[in-house]
Amino acid sequence: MQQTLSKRINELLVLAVLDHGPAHGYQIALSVEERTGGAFTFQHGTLYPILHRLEAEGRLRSEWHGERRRRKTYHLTADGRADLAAGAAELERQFRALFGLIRGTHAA
Amino acid sequence: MQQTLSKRINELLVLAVLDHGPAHGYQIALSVEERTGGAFTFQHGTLYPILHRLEAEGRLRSEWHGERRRRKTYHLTADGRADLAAGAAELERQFRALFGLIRGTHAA
DNA sequence: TGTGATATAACGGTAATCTATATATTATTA
DNA sequence: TAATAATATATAGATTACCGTTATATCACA
Repeated sequence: MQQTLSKRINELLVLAVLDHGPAHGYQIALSVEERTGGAFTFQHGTLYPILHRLEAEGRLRSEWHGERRRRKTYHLTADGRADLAAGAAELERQFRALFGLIRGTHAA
Repeated sequence: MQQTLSKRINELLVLAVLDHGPAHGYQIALSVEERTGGAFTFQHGTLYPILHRLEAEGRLRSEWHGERRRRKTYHLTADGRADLAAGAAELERQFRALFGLIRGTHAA
């Protein structure tokens, strides 16, 4: 089964935010919305499973912080950083292809 | 339920191909692959339901051709053409936002 | 004290794609 | 000529991913 583009984009949004520095889940959701001018948002029912999956696959690591108020801070691993670079390049290739098709010469 | 980006992109691929001229399903799949340099492909189990949905929603129309060898040729409606233009603009906005985030100033 | 914001987690429903299968014609090649 | 591959459409069934919701808990503010 090949993964969908949406799934890949959601992963890259998370990885890209964490490339700016460690953050916990709630912060990541806010950052994605702020830094994309609202073009992308995460429902928390969407974000947390993604974080868990990325950590299970070794692209993120996390530590718990706070004695009473629990916060799990995520940061990129070397694998995560490499995956972000590869994913961004691949995605850019796809976008050029897509917009090339859309903007291509029209029949009459 | 908000639709995923993948679904929207798949729709736009179909609409964009048909903006170059009418085509039947099998041709659309080949065109998408050729015109995107292989960056996008359609499984036929994915494509045909999309064509049926777009036609049911009035963004495409079709006619049957051929007596023995059956071919259903699709063409854009005015709605489909307008949707393609709107979708392309919205998608471009999202991509600029995504790449802005990825390429933004890094911590450290 | 209660409401809203902060914070994480997981269940269940829905929707979309993929895999596979079915059917049929046409072209190629062994 | 027989088999195979390409052309062509359609759909059922399995998988998967997202979203809505609920649960739990802390903190700030009125």
